[in-house]
Amino acid sequence: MPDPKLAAKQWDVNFEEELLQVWEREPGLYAYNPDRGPTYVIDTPPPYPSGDWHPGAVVAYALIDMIARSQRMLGKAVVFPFGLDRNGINIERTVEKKHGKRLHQWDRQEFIDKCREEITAIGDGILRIAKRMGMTADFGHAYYTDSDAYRAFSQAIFIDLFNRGLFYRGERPGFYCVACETPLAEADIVHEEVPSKLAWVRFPLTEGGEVTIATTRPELLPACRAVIVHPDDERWRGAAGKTATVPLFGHEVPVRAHPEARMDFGSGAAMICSYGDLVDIRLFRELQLEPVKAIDERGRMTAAAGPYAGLRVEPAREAVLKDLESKGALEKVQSILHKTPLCERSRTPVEFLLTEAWYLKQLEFRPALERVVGEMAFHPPRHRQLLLDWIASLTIDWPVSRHRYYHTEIPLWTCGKCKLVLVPKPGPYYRPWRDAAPWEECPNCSATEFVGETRVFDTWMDSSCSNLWVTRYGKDEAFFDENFPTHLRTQGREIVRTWLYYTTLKSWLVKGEKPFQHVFIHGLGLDARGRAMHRTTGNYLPADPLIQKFGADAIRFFAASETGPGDDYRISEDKIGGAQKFITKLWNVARFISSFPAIPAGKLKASDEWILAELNALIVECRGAYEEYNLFVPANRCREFLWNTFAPHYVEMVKGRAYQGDDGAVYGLHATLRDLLRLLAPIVPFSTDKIWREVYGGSVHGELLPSLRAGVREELTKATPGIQAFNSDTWKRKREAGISLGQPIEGIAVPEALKDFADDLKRMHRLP
RNA sequence: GGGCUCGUGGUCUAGCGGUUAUGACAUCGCUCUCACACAGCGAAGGUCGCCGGUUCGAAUCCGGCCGAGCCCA
Repeated sequence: MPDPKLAAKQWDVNFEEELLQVWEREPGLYAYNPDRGPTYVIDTPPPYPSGDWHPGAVVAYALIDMIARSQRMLGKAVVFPFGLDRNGINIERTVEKKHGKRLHQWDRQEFIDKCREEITAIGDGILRIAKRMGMTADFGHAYYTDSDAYRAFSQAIFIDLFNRGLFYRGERPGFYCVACETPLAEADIVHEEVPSKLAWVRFPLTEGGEVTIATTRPELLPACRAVIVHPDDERWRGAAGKTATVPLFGHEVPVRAHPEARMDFGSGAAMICSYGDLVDIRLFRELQLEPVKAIDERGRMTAAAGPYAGLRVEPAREAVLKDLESKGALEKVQSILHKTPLCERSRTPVEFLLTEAWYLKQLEFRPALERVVGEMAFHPPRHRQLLLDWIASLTIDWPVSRHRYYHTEIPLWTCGKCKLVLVPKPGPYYRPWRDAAPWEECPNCSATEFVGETRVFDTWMDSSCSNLWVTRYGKDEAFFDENFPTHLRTQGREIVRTWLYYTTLKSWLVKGEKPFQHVFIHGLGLDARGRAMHRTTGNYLPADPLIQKFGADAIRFFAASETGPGDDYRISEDKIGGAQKFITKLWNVARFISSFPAIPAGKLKASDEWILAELNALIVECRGAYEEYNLFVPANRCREFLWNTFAPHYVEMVKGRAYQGDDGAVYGLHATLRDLLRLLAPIVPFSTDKIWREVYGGSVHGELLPSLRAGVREELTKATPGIQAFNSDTWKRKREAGISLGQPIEGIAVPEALKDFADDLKRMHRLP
């Protein structure tokens, strides 16, 4: 056997590190180059830096990179930005915990400095892993949402929308997290089954008798303003219309019949308080009740709670229950599982408080947004519904103000005298809590004192501008016009209701158009048993050791081949190990082929044309799949082709000829390898490039995806099952006869249907 | 309670009106056959969630039910 050009006996994970350095020295390979073809912008999710990067996210970004690479190889000039979303409560909580000091106890500037220090340290970890995974994003121009430039950009868009009257200030009951001390939007809330106590509390009726209400929030008794029962509820038919006295607090409230009361929950009677949940809010409005603020922004009971004032919610609840018990007003306490709204970040139960906030109008735009969503192509299409469902379920406008520090400041000042709200010109980065107002005097009353807004934006206000940022909105009009709506948004299913929704809303408000032509939605990374992976659950597989053990290519191949587009994927070491075997197989086939010269063409025999026909079919399928962002099909089809057709059948059939220097066989081997490498390059960029460089020179990543080879008789693929069956049968008969595969065997004839392949088949099996 | 999505061997998956139901990982047995033992060959493993219907014929179409996940009440 001649010496193979691929010297190494097997694929080595360490080759990946070497290739990273090679790529580093060839920056033109992946850079945006408008001469290459039509510009193609991908809006990728800016990850939020945390301790270490969740393996599910690493896999997801690998998928996104495969899309970028495949579009590049389809001839697009790909703009593949990378950002880090560094604003937000996560890093604030990290700093709070580290120093044991709550946000509002800090000097604001000092706190901001600490956050910046901390986030910078962890952000670099993500960049390192992203590069190690072979991502080809434009790291040189990575954007940070907490940079002055990005915040100014976000503020400028706010100012524009503000001047168009799309924001308003409102004092209304809304979601509030007492741990984060800030109002929340609907998207910040998760619902979970939490073990709770359902208290049955007796309310005496003025007219005699009593009504027993069931509640999980007895501490809200002081804020109770009504009791409702269902009109059809036989149990409480007599109570409706009467007056009840609230135990412990003594005030009288009306008992009303209302369809909102759930007959099948608890006693069937419910108290209406300001505010326990959304139903309370709705009924207070409907029944025109006067709200009472029983809990304050720090999560403590107010003076309205009388003797319980100053207690936190939990202890207050216990105290109230104890007192109800001793007064004989407590009928019973049931343990139940109760769907409870929690703050997504702190996992604290959400309170409903009357607070002042800035709102962005959204409810009135729902029909338009639904239309816009209908105009975007979703991959997979079924995931469009996630966004439509979310839009349909919105009930309040978007509260965008937060009482936090490490976020983008709301760029507003208020006149100290006439209280007029003043908005500056878009452009600079404004910090109204510490900067002087950019005016000499109030345009309304000529006063010279201004009060800066101290609140900041919900972080989604910033990230919902990412598509405008990467298409250079307001900075490069020509580029923006060409690339908005942006070609592709890639993201996970879990942030459809936040990132995708808010981006759609913002873009529609800013440009009156859909933000994207295509939306690619991937599934969630779960553990091997299908559960979400959390550090706290003990099923967390850190990404770093996985990469060290299996390499980026194995993880990437796993990511592509494991599940179909949009489905969740279970991350298991077994499966990643299986992917690694595929790379070994590819390496070994390539190593064998590399021992023959790479010739431009040859005189084809039937077997050679047959494999080229199979190859054509593979190319059609893979190109089509890449065009619709499907990585699953190329990964699995290539594996199947290589492992079940090319290596065991074609390679074995033509080996003899190849050793004799037959140019048809040698050409068939090399043509197939070259195309296979290019088809696989987006998915396993390391191994394909290593092979390409050593066998053909240059980089496979400078190539385009292969095109159909003309002049090949497609009908030859019909012979494939016959060839496979004949070979399999011959192997089996040798084995049954105790003849080793290298030895001749008598009594086997090549079937008539395969007569074109007879020479190769006879040589392969040593038939007479 | 409502909506959406999904339901094929242990796990993932192909098939989408007629196949002995595909392949991969895992399991078991045999074999170093000159690219590869990180391999090859072979075996075991499935009532295609359940029940009806349409059809000569259903994993595949229709209806109902059950289960899972997500979202909303």
